[in-house]
Amino acid sequence: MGVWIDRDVEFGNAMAVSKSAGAFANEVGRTMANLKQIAAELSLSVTTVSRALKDGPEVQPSTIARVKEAAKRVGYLPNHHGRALKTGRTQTLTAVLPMETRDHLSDLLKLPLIEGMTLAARQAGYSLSIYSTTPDDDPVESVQRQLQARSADGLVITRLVSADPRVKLLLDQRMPFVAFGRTDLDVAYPYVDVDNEQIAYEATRRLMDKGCRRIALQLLVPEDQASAMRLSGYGRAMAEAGIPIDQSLIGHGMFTMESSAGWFDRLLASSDPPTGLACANELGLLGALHALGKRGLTPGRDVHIVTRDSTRLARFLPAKIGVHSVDMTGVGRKLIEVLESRIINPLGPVETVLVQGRFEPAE
Amino acid sequence: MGVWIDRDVEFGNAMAVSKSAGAFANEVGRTMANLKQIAAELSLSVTTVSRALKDGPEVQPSTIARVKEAAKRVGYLPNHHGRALKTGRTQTLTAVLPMETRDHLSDLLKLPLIEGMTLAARQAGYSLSIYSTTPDDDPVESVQRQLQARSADGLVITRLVSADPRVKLLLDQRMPFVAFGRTDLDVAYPYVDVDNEQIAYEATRRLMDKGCRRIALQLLVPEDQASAMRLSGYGRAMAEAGIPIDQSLIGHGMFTMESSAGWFDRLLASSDPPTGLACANELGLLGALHALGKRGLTPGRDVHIVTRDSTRLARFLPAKIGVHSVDMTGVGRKLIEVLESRIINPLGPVETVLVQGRFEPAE
DNA sequence: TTTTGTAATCGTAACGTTACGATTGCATCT
DNA sequence: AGATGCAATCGTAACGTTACGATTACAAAA
Repeated sequence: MGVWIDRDVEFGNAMAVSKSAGAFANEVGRTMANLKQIAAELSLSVTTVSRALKDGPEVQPSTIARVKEAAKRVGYLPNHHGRALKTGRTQTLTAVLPMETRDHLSDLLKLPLIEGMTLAARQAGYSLSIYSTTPDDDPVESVQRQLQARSADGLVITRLVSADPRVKLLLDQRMPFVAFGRTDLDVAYPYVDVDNEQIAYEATRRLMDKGCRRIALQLLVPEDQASAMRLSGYGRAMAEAGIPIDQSLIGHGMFTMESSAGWFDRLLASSDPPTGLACANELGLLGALHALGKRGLTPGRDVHIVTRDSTRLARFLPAKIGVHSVDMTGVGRKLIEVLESRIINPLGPVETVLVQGRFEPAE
Repeated sequence: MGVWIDRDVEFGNAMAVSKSAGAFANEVGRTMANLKQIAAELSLSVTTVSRALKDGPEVQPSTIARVKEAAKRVGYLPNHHGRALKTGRTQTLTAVLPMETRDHLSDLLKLPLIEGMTLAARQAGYSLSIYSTTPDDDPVESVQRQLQARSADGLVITRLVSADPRVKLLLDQRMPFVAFGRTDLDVAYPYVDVDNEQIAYEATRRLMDKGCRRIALQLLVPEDQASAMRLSGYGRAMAEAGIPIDQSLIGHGMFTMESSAGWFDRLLASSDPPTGLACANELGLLGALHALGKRGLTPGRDVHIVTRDSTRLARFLPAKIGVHSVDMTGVGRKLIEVLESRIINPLGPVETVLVQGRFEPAE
């Protein structure tokens, strides 16, 4: 079928491209227009064409117009790899995301994040690569691999822990990055985070407004920075109300529905059960509802519940639940924005963003 | 518990001080080892080093060993772009995923898919790039852009429609791809799909076993191939039971909780309300539960419900609901496997996979 | 001895892009 | 006239890799 035409004649190094046995790698790739073709067509040099396409001030406006017209006509798109090889820039951002192989549903909560990131990245002319890690993967090693592969212009890291070594590593290696979450290192680094302290504080206050004094709190892993912040906000609200903290009401490891259900069931069975519950997220809520249902208890009457609900799941359950939400798509967008400005100006001021939760009015 | 600093920030953006260290763009990139360095160090040619690293039969075994040792010692990692430029292969796969900006929760259902894909891709030595599209984007144009950018060795396309033009386009352009879903074109192409016909058939049968004759069916968009299959399975079960199909019981556009709730509420208000419901997915279920709750009706008593529950969400609700699930992580893995074999052997037999749903035993 | 064969290695030329210094042509100033 | 300045364009050399043909060295066959 295809007849291969030598496009190199003008440059003297003629070569015959033989097509053997119908099988060839990628027709698209082979027939893609490139700078050389456009240059030949317009009797210009490759250099001038290259410059014209990026509106170089050295090129005559009329030439720029001609070049752009030709580029459009032949469907020219810059070759990513040629450019990356030359410039060292890849126009790719990588998000290192831990996947919970324990429970897929908990991963679900971060899809809006991915959505926000991909869309913002696309808009900024980057493509977004997802590097998902399993609980078996060492987070530091994952970052190191990204560093070595240097296939991204910037990195998004998530799930920060106390004194997170990745932050130092990335700063040392001068790799542009942005963190979703904060750590307690004494260095400046760009991050976007949710104000979990404030959210937990307000959630606890809302439960108190309902008359609750024995308030249970669900947390994820204890090392998790977000969990630490939640605990801190909870503690602040309790201290203000003069209620001593009962450690038995604080549950760790609430990343599955099962763990949440089991934990809350045990609490309900105790001699002095909680009357209020602040959930870690929608998953924790479902587990708690399960435990309540098993005992014939009604949320909003027997136990007051407040939960994060960025997915609008809780709002749709036929149960009376207090909800607050965080615009996770917005967080994703913001992450990319910050990362982008970091790439453009690596020595500029370190940008940090703290996103507030939105509580529904207390009926 | 760690000490979390940085309590000073307000809402929105906050700028902190810049840590101005004086250095250059990307230290990592500059100091990366390459073939030339290794060659120089061992007094070999770049060619031999290149071949040695891929166990070329032309290279002496002892040389291979020396080269590999040196490569390891200096931390050599092949430069992606150099290789891609030369070979035309990128070691990147791209998944074109439509994002539902209408309702994030519905996107959530496809995270296990992403998880499966990323992990399988990593294992196979590819990185996975997510190209997410909004409802505004033209699916065909999105694929075309991917084709032109030729930055991926293979494509995953989803959400197939009748006579999907993307399949022909990709076949014509000889771009390796795999579809999640099927279309009714008379050509062979690789796909992985869920057997929605069978699932809907069995779901309907289960509702009949509960004594239901007026069975409502939720569908997504009518053009959607998955929806068409569901309708077909539903129709088969109804025909077998000799029950005429009442079009008013079939709901389209059930991709949000709101639409599901509104639709089911209207059905319940009708003169001859349904006694059974087959949900489109977990979202549709939540909407339906909402409608039931509003009317004080109980699922499993007043109305029997069967739903897809790959996320295990439905199983955890305190309500009696029949569930079936599909291993979406497995589907994701399978997609990548098929795509990979397609890339390796573009002219080999076209692989197709049909994944069955798993029903929970009918109590 | 010369020839032939073979295993191991090398050199060069691409892939498409951009950076940089060189080179035109032409108008303007001594 | 000759020199100078400037705008516009060009040529070459990379970036790191791989494909391909060429070139060794050396042993075995003639």
